[in-house]
Amino acid sequence: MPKPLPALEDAAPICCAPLGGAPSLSPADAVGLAIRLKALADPTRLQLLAYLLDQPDQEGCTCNLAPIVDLSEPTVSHHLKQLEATGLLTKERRGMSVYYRVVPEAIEAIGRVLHVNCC
Amino acid sequence: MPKPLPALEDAAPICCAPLGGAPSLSPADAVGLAIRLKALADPTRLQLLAYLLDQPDQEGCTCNLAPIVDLSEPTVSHHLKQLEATGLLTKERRGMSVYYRVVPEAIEAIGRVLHVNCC
DNA sequence: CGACCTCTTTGACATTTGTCAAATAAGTCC
DNA sequence: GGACTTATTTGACAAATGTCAAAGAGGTCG
Repeated sequence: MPKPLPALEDAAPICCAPLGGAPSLSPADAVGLAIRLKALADPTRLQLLAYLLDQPDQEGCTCNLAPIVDLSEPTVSHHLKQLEATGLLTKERRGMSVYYRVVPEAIEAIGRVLHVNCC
Repeated sequence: MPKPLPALEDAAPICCAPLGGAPSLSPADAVGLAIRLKALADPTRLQLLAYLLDQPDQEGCTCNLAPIVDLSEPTVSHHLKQLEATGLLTKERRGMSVYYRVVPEAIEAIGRVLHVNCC
């Protein structure tokens, strides 16, 4: 029985402690980091993020994003929800459309944890 | 039907292209990056990596690692195999034991892709 | 050889995940 | 209000994942 990952709210906030280095990653921190990495670890979600990052205002609506990844709108909506749930995206309704916007700091924070030696 | 991720050998090597920035992440690159992130996106594997990174020689054997994460040896072996398959760990047999060693550059490379603004 | 130690493979199982079609919700505009 | 557009939820399904116990493989040493 695989131990399921809890919701992000139950996980410790990501901090600047890199993967290597004392104090070593606690089990709770490992879970929090795993949740965030898992949100990132899907080709569709990576493409969505990359597309949004390339937009001038780093945002886009669902109907705009679905064609990019060539999946149904419900599926894209599902991915976007995951990204929002982990704080990698924010959503905002404007008129009929819902605009998702990248939170670069959230991506950076994950990247920073992976910097074992440098920076 | 979820499209399964192919083996790492079929994926493009990780390069220095960050997630944001032209040329935008190709579908193939997204798959390659997702494979590597997925290898990282598990609390057990993160703890194993963190433990190994904290060792003086950044290595350890299976029998040493199993108690760390409080899982059966077959399960730990399974996780180690995944980490090795994605190049995050190397394995070496010495006598009766098998020693796994971290490849920090592989972790760094993933972290670098996530650096949207800095560095 | 044979007992022993360490590690991996196999087979099984429940859970999680990614996907879609259909139905529902939220909002606009005639 | 009613037709229309955009987005999400629900329900279903196949595939992937994490876990273990049991069996097998590789190596050491009496």
